[in-house]
Formats: sequence, structure tokens, C-alpha cells
Amino acid sequence: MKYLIKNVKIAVNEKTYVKDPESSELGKRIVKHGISLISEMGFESFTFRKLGARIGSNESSIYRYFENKHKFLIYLTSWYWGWKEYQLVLTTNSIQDGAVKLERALEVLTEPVEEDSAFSHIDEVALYQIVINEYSKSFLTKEVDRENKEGYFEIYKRMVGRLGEMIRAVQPGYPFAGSLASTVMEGSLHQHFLMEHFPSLTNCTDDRSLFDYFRHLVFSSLNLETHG
Amino acid sequence: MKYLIKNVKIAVNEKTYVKDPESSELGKRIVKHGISLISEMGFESFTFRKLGARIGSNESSIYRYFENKHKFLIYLTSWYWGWKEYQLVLTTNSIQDGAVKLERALEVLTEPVEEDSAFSHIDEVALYQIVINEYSKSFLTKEVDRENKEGYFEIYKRMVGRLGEMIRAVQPGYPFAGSLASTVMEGSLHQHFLMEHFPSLTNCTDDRSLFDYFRHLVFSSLNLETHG
DNA sequence: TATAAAATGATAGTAATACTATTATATTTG
DNA sequence: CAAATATAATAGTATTACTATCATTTTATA
Repeated sequence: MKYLIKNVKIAVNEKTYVKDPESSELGKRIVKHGISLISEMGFESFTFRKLGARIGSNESSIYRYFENKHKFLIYLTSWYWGWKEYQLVLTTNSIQDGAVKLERALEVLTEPVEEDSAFSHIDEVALYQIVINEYSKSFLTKEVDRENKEGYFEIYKRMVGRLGEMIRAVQPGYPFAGSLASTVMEGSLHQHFLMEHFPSLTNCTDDRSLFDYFRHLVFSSLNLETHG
Repeated sequence: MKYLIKNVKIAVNEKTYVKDPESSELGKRIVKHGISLISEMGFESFTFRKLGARIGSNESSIYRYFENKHKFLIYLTSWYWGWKEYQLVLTTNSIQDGAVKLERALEVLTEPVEEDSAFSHIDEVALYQIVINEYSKSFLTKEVDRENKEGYFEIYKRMVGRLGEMIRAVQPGYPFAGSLASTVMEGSLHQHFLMEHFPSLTNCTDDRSLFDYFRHLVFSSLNLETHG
């Protein structure tokens, strides 16, 4: 897939940054080392001061790119979902059969994330870890309604919408397409987290069984043949 | 149900507190007003200093009950899950039919939380809001493995285990009982959150449709008759 | 190439947070 | 009534999450 996405830029809501980090070397360094630092120490311990120290740059310079670390998290996770959406569209676009399309979509959402050479300043594998561990924190806040209005979660919502559409396409009578789509999106992150930290709470042990679980969940909800 | 649970104390892991808040009036005031303050301002803005100011008590006194606000959150959410577990057991215990039992369990997990007069210092409705908005933050941390080892999430895990058991009982051949149970537990909180803040991402509009969604999800996964 | 403009760096400062320690004052208990 | 215990008051520390100002370096352009 990678050779297809040369010269593609993942578009992120401009309100998430003060200055586009992709517009300069420093901006890219902030993103690159921000990802590694958050995935190493967790979002709570992460500070712009520490990031500045790591990249040999000043705290105040980072503030010229991002208002605060919450916006930075929204920027990073939006980028991730934009990147995933691109894969989703690319993978499913040409498929005619609705059930096959849906199945491939579930595969895209559950398969292991791999490094994408098209974006050299972003370590997608580390970013995926951040999404698993921190994404919920971006919307579980008192400011969620205002930020939602300002469009900070558009990409994620669009992605849930796409998945919901695919579900509706194969089973128009099913009344919970949106709920099922959002359950799969959030649930796949959650099951990943459980695999790593609470294995007794899940039967999934790897990405394949994760996919099998969600395929079975979705297809039986839609009353469709679950081929083995 | 309430008249049955007089003189019952919800047992919470002793490591979550320094001194049992139920052992004194001040402790109960901390819990009571802590719940209202967190549900008002959100966990991020909540501090022991602010709580002290609200109850006319000193910050340092609160530290004698809880090490820090993270432990306080774990205490509160553990209490909530202990309380829910009690309801779950009480409601389903006497039911013979596995499918009916499972259905009642799903009802307990999705029905609106009501004030329980047996615990006068706890506003269960506000506490439920805290669980919806903040529970994930209690385990999405770098310390999760250590804290899990120390038993901080035992009640929640036991609850997922119970639900998994009920699933296995009605469909022993289904290989994802644990994953389905954890999906329902986390998913019901998530769908609640979506109803309030992202209604476009869910088809659930009230507790009844939430129940209908999860009943359909679980019963079709288990290939059981979904009565209307 | 000189010069202005823009970007970055360095330093300092503020209010709040998340505590800890110490001492004083109530309150309870034996 | 004394001793023990609980609570309150005060102060102090390191860190966080910024903001403001000014200096320096880099880049663009005339």
C-alpha cells in the first residue's frame, strides 16, 4: 500500500496547532520526539519542558507550535485516525461486495500497525500505543462539548460514520449500525489494552483472534454467515 | 431491592485508602463531597485543597484518608462496582434459566442508576457520572500493572468474570465469552458517554435502547433467539 | 549583500498543584 | 483527669503549566 501514498499529507484540524508542525524541521522534531516521549512516560508525566530538553530546544519554542499538551494529544490522535482512515478507504474502496468490504474494514481496524515509510517523522507503531493508552483522555474532559463543536473529533467521527455506512449497506434493517460501529472502534482499542494488561478479561491473544472476535460480533449481529 | 441491603457494607480494597473513610464522620464527608466536586468540575480540576475548602476542613486532613486523588478515584469507582456487583448477584442469583439470567444481568448493567437509601453518604447517580467520565483514567496509566497486581481492580474484574460465566453457561462453545463480557462492561459506559456528548455516533437514545442494543449484540453473538 | 522579518532560544516570573512536615488544638477514651 | 487520637493551621518544597520579554540566529527579499 505504501507506494500509493507518496505526497499525501494527513490533514488535521488547524485549530489543534498554533503553527503547523509539518511546516518546519523543529515542528517535525516536536512531533517525532513527542510521540516517543509520551509513549515512554505516559501522557500524565509528559511535559513540554521535558520534550524541549530531549530535543535540545526551548520549552517556549514548543508553545509556538501547540497551545498545551492536551491539544498536542488531539493533534497526534487526529493524525493517527486520519492515517487509518486513508488506509480504510484505500483498502475498501474498490470492493463491490458489501460483506467483503465490511470484513476488510474490520481487518484494517484490528490488524497490527506497521511503520509507514511515507511519513518519516512519525513512528506509527509508537503512535498506536499512544492511541490505545491515551485516546480516551482526549474526550473524557469537561471541555468535550466545546471541543467537539470546534471540530476536534471530526476525523474519528467520520471514521465511525464510514464503518456505520458499511454496516447499513449489508443490513439496512439493523437499527444499531452507529452503536455497533462505535463499539468496534472503541472496543478494538480496549481489547488491545486488555491483551497487554488484563489478559484474564479477554480471550484475544493476538491480532488475529482480535479480528476473529470482532468479525464474529459484527457478522452475527447482522445475522450474516460467519465463514470460518 | 433496597430493603434487602440494610447493614451491608461495600468492601473496597484497603490499599486504596490510608484510613477507612467509613470509619468517621469526616471520612464520609470527604467521600460525599468528593463525589459531588468531581462530578461538577471533572477529575483533572479536582484537588484535595478544593475539597477541603468545600467541607470546611483542611487539605492535610484529607491526606490522612487518601494518599492522592488517583487512589481516591480508585476507591470511589471500586465502591461503585462493588455496589453494582451486589445488585447483579441479588438480581440474578435465584434465576434458573441461563438466558433469562443473562438478560437480567444486561439489564442491571444498562439500566439507569438510582439513589440507594442504604448508603446515605453516597450519591450513586453522581457517582455513576464519575464512572462514565473518569473510570478509564483509573487504569490508563503507566502504573496499571503494579496496581493491578496490588488488587486495585479486583471488583471490576470479578464482575467481568461473572458476566463471562453467565455467557459461557448459555453457550459453552462460544470462544469469546471474556471478550464479550468486557466489551459489554466498557461498552455500556462508552455508549452512555456517546449518548450525552456524541449522539451522532450511537443509535441509543435512552437506557431502554441501550439495553436493546446490548441484548441484541450478546444474544446474536451467542446465536440465541432474540425475543422482541 | 544589506536589511528586514521571522523563527528560535534564553531567562525570568506567576499562580497553582501535589504534596510533606511540624505544631497547635480539639475530641475521645481509658 | 490524663493520655491518646483526630483534626486544623501553617508553612514549605519541587514541579507544572504556562506568559512575557528580550536576545540571537536564520531566512527571505530588495
